[in-house]
Amino acid sequence: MRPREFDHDEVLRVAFDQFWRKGVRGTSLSDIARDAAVQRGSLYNAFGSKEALFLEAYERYAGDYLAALHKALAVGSLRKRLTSFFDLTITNFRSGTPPRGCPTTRGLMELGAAEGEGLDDNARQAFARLISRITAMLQDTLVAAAARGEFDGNPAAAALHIVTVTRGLAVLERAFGDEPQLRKIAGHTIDLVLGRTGG
Amino acid sequence: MRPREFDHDEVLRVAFDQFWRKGVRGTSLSDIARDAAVQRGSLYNAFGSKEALFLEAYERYAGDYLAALHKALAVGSLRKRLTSFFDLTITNFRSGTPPRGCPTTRGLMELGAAEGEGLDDNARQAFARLISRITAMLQDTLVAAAARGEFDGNPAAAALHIVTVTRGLAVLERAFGDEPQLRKIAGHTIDLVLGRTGG
DNA sequence: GCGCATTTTTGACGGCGTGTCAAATATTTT
DNA sequence: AAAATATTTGACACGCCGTCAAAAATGCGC
Repeated sequence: MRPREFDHDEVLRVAFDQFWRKGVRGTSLSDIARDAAVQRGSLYNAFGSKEALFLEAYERYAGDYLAALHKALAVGSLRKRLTSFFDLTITNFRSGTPPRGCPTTRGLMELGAAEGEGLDDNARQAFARLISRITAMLQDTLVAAAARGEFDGNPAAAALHIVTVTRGLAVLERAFGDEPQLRKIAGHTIDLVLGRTGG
Repeated sequence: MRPREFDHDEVLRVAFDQFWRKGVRGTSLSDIARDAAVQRGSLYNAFGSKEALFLEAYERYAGDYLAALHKALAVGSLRKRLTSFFDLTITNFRSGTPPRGCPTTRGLMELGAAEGEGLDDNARQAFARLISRITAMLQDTLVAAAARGEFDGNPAAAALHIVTVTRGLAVLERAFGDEPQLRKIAGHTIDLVLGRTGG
């Protein structure tokens, strides 16, 4: 056997960086090959296709991101947890120069076809899976808060609402690029979910 | 002068139908040319570029959509108005077979680059403009409702919140394709905005 | 230590996309 | 009828995806 001449993980990092900055369709394998100092054909040999490469790179990102969210949701009052959650979310959207937006939301809308009827259904499932995991984490957080008497609404509905807002924030970020606005919306959402009086 | 051999509006309709179903990047001018029975070069001559063609087609859509929203927000109690608003929004996302999603949100995330730093900045501005108009309409509705004593929150913040949720719904639609879920989230949002007690 | 099997690398190809250009075509106006 | 003008048409250059066979480099069995 002949050994690989490049570092698998390094390529994944380079690839995801490009996908994040320029979108999946906007990034060519030639771009990645150039930046990673790898021949284009080698990428096909190692990963199979552009979509497969993206998927592997994305899963790495998703794991890291979930871990960070988990940490953010683990400490303090419910209000503090949700504030940390939104902070992390928005900071993630606004990271990079220029800001890169939310890779999940961008990928989801970019790869188009909805549930089932799509050629890139693997990617769609990966995006959906991350959103589901985030929703579940939020719900757990709310259930725990309810047990402590910090929350009295419907945890499932509230978690879904919050996650919907984060997806909306990702869209507004692309539309206006107005970070203070995003933070204002986040704050307002927390107030609504906690009930204007509670807190 | 030589007259055009094709119907300008007909091409716009065909083009937007394809853009909506397959995304901007996923639709080729060859596709549009075939469906519209027009030569590809004629499209370049008449519209200049793919982006310009999309823009013109999108503006037509945006106008129609705004008019429909305006109607939906014009009658009944505030709760009824918001319900009609979300109904129309979700129905729009779920129209077509298979459902086509939200063209604004899809386009916004697809054409990538955020505010300023983008090659397709005209398109981004068009998307942002529609979102701003929707927000303004919601705000007007809430201000009017407040004057009638049907609402007592911050109209600007609430309008922004609602519009954020609609963008989030567009994303979740792509992720899960679960229409009942979307309607549940919409209902929950209305409850939150109106205050769980108010009606 | 040496040859062989196996894997990776490399370069070329076909197909499709965008956008441009000049030549051909069809009207309107003079 | 002829000139002016705009549209249509087909060919071209360039970039990207994915495939393929040939070349190169290593590990393994002897």
